[in-house]
Amino acid sequence: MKKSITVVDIAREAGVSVSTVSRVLTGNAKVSESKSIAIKKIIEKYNFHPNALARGLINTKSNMIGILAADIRNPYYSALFVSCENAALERGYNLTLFNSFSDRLKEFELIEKIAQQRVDALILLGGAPDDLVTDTEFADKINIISDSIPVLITGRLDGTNCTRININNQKAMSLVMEYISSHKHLKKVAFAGGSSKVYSTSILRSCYKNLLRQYGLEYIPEFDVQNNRYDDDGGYEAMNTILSNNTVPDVVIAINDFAAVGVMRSINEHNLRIPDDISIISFDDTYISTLVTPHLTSISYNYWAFGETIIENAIRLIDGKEVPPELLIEPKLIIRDSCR
Amino acid sequence: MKKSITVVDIAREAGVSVSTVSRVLTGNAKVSESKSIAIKKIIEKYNFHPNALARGLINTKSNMIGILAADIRNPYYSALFVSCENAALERGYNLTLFNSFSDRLKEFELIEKIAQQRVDALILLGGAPDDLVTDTEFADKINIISDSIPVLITGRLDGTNCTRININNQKAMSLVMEYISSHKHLKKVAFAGGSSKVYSTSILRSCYKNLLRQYGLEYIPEFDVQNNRYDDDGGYEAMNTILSNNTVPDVVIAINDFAAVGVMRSINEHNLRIPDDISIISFDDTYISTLVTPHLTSISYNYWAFGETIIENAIRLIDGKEVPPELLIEPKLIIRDSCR
DNA sequence: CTGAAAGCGCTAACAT
DNA sequence: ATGTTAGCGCTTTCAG
Repeated sequence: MKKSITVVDIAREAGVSVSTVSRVLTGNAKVSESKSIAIKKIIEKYNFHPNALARGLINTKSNMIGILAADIRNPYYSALFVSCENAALERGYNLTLFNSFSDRLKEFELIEKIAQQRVDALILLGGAPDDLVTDTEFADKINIISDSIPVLITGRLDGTNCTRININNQKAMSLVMEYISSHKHLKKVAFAGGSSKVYSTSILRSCYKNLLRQYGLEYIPEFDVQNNRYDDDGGYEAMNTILSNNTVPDVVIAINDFAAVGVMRSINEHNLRIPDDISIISFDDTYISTLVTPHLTSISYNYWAFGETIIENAIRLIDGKEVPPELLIEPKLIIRDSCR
Repeated sequence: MKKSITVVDIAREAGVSVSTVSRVLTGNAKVSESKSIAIKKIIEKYNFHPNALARGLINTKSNMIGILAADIRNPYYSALFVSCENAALERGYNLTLFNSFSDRLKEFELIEKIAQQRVDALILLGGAPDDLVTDTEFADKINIISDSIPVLITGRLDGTNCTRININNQKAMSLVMEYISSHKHLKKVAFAGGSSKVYSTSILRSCYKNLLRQYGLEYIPEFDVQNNRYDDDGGYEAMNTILSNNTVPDVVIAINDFAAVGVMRSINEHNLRIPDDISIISFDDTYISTLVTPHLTSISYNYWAFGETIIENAIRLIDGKEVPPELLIEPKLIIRDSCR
């Protein structure tokens, strides 16, 4: 491990002062053509890169954005992270990623850690901001952090002034219901999985009930199974519950792709066919939706634009610009093979 | 955004010098009980945290480890990342993550960027080090980087002295073959997917051939389909090719879980049953293996230990300690329902 | 045990 | 256009 070379070394070899070197590095001031070229050559020669720490120290800016995600192993978050990364890189920012696994203690701990790292902004992807009713202790913590850096979240965090970037869930459910109602044979509509304590899910569920009425479809309580789960086994259980009734639904809305997979398993085990006997629509449109057979008709979010919106606004905030309190990501329905 | 408070502020309020404050911060020297308590109280009061940038600048150490992964959306990498994160956090390090999507240009660019960020070590998860024959230009680049920080990789990078952490692929394939040979009805063994240009795959494939012979099983060239792919459609195509022959294999080894899903799709479409007609064994044991029905019998790696080994050795290297040139992660076979 | 002071590598006034 | 200098916030000799 050899000692890394500094502006002083470059300056000495070029026979100029450090500030001249700094000037060609930043491009913030004029430097004579000849010196500039000479300096660049030496920089090249030694593969020199200015120390980001020193730079960060001087303008109290690290060019790092901290991301605290619920779980990067979930394709929803990894898709979002990747698009954030892309947007950040394009704008000269790096990302440092942490996972809370939705463990409140870990969230507190990591937020502390990230703030200490002197990131320029903090982004919370899921976790505590997913709660329908805000953990006030958590909100307090965020309020302390957001005194020094902007904090952006997906979800809500009442009592804070975090910028919220959310999926337009109303729109998402309307898309689903519009599609269902346009298929006259789809009468009995079930909804499987999710938790009433989760903000986005609660929106989805209330829209589900309202729209059902609006489209003249019956709301059947037995077909609305809320079991606090978002995984395949949760979908499986929910569907088993639904199918334990006397009647079979025409279509089931699964809270996400994972739940949809479980729903499919249950349907198959009941010797029913998809989509001939039961249609399925899911949320999130992760790669899971095309991994299964039949491919899932699913609500998609344009993760690309989603991440870009998050990062773009994080940087606006870093730069001291104004940003609306909430930004909505418009969903669309991707029609595949799971609906008849 | 209020100006963040510094050691100077703390020192002033405590009526001591900054060095005393620094001493209680680092714990590297004795401070009188009374002053120490007073200082800690003030630190607490203001929720003060030393600026990581300034700290990093002074000991030329950022406590950040850079990870360049091929694609975090792949469950193999996200599982690995999460375990790396856990191990790093436990040891006082943070991770900064980048994705190359196995694009060579992007890899060059990002490596540059990471090095500039003054990470204490660089970890390459897949990408260029996956190549069976090393890209010498890439190796050159890595050699420059590894002059200043340790570089660890999964895979190989000939002509560099990177520490390699790899899965024991020989062992992995023996486990598979041992299992197959212990089932007397499993005679015709197919292998689907993967690329001969990938280091790990080439090991797997040569072991497949050797062990077949060793166990007295026939190597059938038509059953060995190499198509440079690692996704479900790749598995699907490979299996279609295999099934285009006159005979049907008893068991197919899929290069990973994704390929296995495609293999299953193909088998189903041929109206064959799993595992009654054809058994399947896959590599990687990601969550995909329990998402599908039947659950996949799969080679698993203990991602937890995998990540821990990577980080542990990265830190050993950072601390100037010796580390063996290659470390092997021992696989095991998780038996589920895809084999008869 | 404590304080003064130097300096990590860089940038941005401030001179010239 | 270029050099000199003063820090950014912290740790660490070096004195005392």
